[in-house]
Amino acid sequence: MYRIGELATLCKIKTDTLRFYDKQGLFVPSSRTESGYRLYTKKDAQRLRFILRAKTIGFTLVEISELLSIELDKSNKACADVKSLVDLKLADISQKIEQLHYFKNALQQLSSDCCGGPESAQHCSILEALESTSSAKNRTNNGHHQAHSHATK
Amino acid sequence: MYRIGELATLCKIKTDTLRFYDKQGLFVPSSRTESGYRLYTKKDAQRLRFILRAKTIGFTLVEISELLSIELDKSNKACADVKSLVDLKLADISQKIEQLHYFKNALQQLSSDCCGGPESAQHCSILEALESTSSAKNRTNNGHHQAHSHATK
DNA sequence: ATAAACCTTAGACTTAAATCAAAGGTAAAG
DNA sequence: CTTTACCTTTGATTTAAGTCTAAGGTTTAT
Repeated sequence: MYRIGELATLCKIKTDTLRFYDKQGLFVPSSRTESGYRLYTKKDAQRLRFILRAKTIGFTLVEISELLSIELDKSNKACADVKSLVDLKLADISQKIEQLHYFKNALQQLSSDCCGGPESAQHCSILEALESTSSAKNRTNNGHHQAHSHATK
Repeated sequence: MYRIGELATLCKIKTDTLRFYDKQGLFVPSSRTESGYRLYTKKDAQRLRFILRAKTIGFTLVEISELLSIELDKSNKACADVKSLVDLKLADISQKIEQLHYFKNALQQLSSDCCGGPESAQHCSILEALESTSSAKNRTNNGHHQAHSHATK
C-alpha cells in the first residue's frame, strides 16, 4: 500500500496530479485510511503507469478513461461492445504509429545526410527529407535528388 | 497562392488557428497582399500538413517549432547542431513508437481474446492484456501466469 | 506533547492551444 | 454603390491538464 506521496515520487509526478486524477475519476485509489488518506495498491501503481504511458503517446485523459473503462465496466458490457471499442482504438494507434514512422524516416534521412561537422547546414531541412521519403513511397523513381544531396557545400 | 480561408478549408482547420500560428511564429505566410491578406504557397500548405501531422502524434507546438526551425535556421547553424537536435528528436520518436507498440499489442491481445459475442466481457481487460505483454518483455520466465489467462475461467 | 513532515479539502491560478467577439477594411456580384 | 462574404486587428473566453494556496487534520520522531 502506497500513500499519495510515495506513489507520486515513485512515478515522478506530483501529489496534486494524483488528486486531480482522483477528482476526475480517472484514477481513484483502492481505499482510504480512517482519517481519509488515499491508499494505493501495486495494481493501482500499474494502472497509473499505464495512464502515464498513454499520456506520453498523445492520448488525452478522456481517451485514457475510455480505455480503462473497458476494464471497469467489463462485467456490464458485452464482449461485442468491448471488441468494437478496442478495435477503434487500435485503428487510432496504428495510424499514429504510421505517422511516427513517417517522421522517423524523415529525421533519419536528415541525420544521415548531415555531415555532422562544423559547416553551415545549408541543405539540412526536414521538409526536404520529408519530400524524399514521401517520394520514395509514392513514386518508384523520380529522383533528380539522390540521397546524399548535402555533405560538400 | 491560397488565402487564409482556402487553406483553412483545405486542411480542415479554422482561420483562427492559422492566425494564431502566424502570431506564434510557428507558421507564417510567405507573403501578404497590399491590403494585408495572408498569402500561402503550396509549399506553405505542405508545411502546414507537417505541423498538423506532428500535432496528432503528440508533439507540442513548441516542439514542432523546434523541428521546423531546423529548416529555417539552416544556414545559421552548423551541421553538428542540427544533427544533435535531430538525434534528440529521433530518440523521442523511437520511444513513442515503442510505447505505441506496447499499447497495440495489449489491445490486439484484448481483441483476439475477446469472443466478440453478446456475453458479458468478464475477463476482457486492458490491464490483464498489458500484464501479459509486459511480462513477455521484462521477465524471461517468471510466469505462474501463462499467457492465455482468459477464455475459460 | 509538540514540531516537522505529511495528509485533507476547496478553490484560485497557470499554460498551451485554441476559439470567439467586436470593430472595421476589402472585393466581387447584383 | 451597396450588400455579402471575406479579410484585418486587438483582446476576451474556453478547455485540458495541471499547479498552487490557504486553512486545517494526522503521524512519527524527539
